[in-house]
Amino acid sequence: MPKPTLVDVGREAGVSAITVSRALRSPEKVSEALRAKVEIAVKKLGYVPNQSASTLASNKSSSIVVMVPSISNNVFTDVLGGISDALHGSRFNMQIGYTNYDSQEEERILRSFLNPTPSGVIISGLEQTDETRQMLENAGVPVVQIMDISPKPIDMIVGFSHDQAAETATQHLIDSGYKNIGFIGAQMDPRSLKRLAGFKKAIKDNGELREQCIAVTNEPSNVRLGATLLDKLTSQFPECDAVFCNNDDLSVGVLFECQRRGIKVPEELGICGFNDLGISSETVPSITSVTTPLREIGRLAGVMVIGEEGAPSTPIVDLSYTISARESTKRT
Amino acid sequence: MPKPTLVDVGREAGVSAITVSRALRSPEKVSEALRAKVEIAVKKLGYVPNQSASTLASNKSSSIVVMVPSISNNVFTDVLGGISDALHGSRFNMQIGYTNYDSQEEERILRSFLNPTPSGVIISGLEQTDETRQMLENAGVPVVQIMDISPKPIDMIVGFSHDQAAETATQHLIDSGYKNIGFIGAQMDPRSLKRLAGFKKAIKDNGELREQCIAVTNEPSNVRLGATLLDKLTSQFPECDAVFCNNDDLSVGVLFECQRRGIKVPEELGICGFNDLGISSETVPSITSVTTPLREIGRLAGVMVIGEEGAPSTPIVDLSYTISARESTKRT
DNA sequence: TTGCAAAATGATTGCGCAATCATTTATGAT
DNA sequence: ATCATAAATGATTGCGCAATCATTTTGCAA
Repeated sequence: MPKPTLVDVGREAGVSAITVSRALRSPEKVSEALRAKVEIAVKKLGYVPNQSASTLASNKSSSIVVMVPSISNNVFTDVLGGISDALHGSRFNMQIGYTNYDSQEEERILRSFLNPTPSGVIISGLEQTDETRQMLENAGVPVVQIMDISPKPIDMIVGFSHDQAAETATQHLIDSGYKNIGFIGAQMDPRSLKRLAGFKKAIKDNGELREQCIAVTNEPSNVRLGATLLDKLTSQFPECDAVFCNNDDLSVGVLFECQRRGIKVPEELGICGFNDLGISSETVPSITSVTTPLREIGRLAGVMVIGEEGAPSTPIVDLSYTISARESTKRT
Repeated sequence: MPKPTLVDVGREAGVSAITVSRALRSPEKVSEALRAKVEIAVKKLGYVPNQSASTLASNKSSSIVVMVPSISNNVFTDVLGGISDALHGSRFNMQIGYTNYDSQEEERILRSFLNPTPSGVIISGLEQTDETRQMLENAGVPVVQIMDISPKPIDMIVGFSHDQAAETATQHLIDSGYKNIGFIGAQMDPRSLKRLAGFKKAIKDNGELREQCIAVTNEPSNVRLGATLLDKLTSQFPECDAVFCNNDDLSVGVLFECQRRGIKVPEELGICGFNDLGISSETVPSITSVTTPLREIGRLAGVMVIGEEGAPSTPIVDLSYTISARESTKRT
């Protein structure tokens, strides 16, 4: 037997096809008795809606478009997991676009994803091109920006302040007694630059900021790069006694390089990472990191974009962060 | 102006709509002059095909369905990256399903993804239910199984032998002089069980296999679990002088636990991991691992499923593996 | 040149659904 | 009881494309 259509379900339930359609997609508009009849008929026939037909007729798809910079960065796989959780069981599916940290590419991909109009958009960061913002506003769908925080989102936003997180983390290093703190960063996207700004602020508030305490690169982050950048940092800033790293890949790489070079952590060098991706708590010594609510950001963004109950009442959600102080900054 | 349709392009090019359709999706069936005219008109109007309409009319979507067990396991993010590379620039897009290591869930998801019929399916492993295999055969689309190898794939397959890889790795430990080798495993999916079988074979071929040399769990793998399982292993198998780990999370966790307990690696304990996920080469000491061509598996699967030029001529592709011998097994 | 197969192009139709507008039925105020 | 209004349900139509079949043009052997 061929796949049942709305007409088949309608015949089974003794109503018209369009009524079945309504019973399924806006149940509050039909009577309770009808809704029940339709439900039984749907179950009996094993009816599954045809997304393409629905999309074609309404010019609106059931996809939630998710734009992230990279698939291989664990930060975003955590976020995607949260979104996936939120969408699970709903009638929405996820359409993922990888921008490769490029606003122009983001615009290009988003343009193709906006036809037909999706049911919602989740997009990383605040740095969309003017055209992208324009497109999103014109689309007339819910938009949730994630990973950062701003008083003026395109529509909704859920994230935390990277400036503040980095400032707090740097202050933790200062409070731990470190005097010459360096910054190591890779993949310097806008959020990383904010972390650098927060770092600088904390340093300036407690003394003098010297340019040589910063070692960054635009290469994608990985563990080895942590070692490379530590080399760079210690050669240009020999008195360095602590480093704040852009992310956990780098902090782990720094720790390993210290082990290779016989630098004692935390006595001779304090280390703090960012995002607390799971390995930081396991290394020997364990590494202090900024714990960020990645999965929860994804989950909330998902809930907000589909307007499910349980969604926050405000369009701006700051989920904050915590400093997980561990052995790598525990100077006794 | 509204979005241009095939009719608009046809008017612009002075031909009928259906001819434009043909010029775009099977250019070999139209004359060269026509193809050129259509191309110009498409560019001029900025025509973008409407996927929904195409899918509805043909009952066939332009999606490549990809079924993987988990999103958070880096093994699969690497594979997905490879598939993404292969599909980039083609007219196909990726639709990802997460089975959570459950064949029934896989069957359920795949059933929903098979309507409308996708252009191809990439699916992890060999352990599909009978119903799943049946569905895939009936669908009449290219199917590529990945991550494992078998002489009798559903359609095509690209991967490597987990038995052999584990056997070779275990033999490497034996050849390095270790006498009492243990096995540590988490997330014991079918491929992990094959690795265990390969391990057992190597041990038996060189002496006696004792049950207490195996410590496994079905929990999802993570670094901490490596430590937990090492504890279990050393308590039930105190004479253990080397461990082969199911994957790199565990081997890294084992190394860290050794550092905590003051066990010297590689002298007192040799360690070998699996998949070589990037951190193994960076730890101190660096950890021996089985390097597997994850990204290439994904890329080839993508090329094979869309039948692009450059695809292998045989439906069975064994990409093999290499043992990356590092400090963690270098007993002098 | 003629004839005929093959190649190229066109006309019609329907995929399954939801937007729109039309109609019927229920509700409630007077 | 009457009417106005709202709620519930139905009929028609078109979204943009490709399958199918029909027609025209081309190539080329005899």
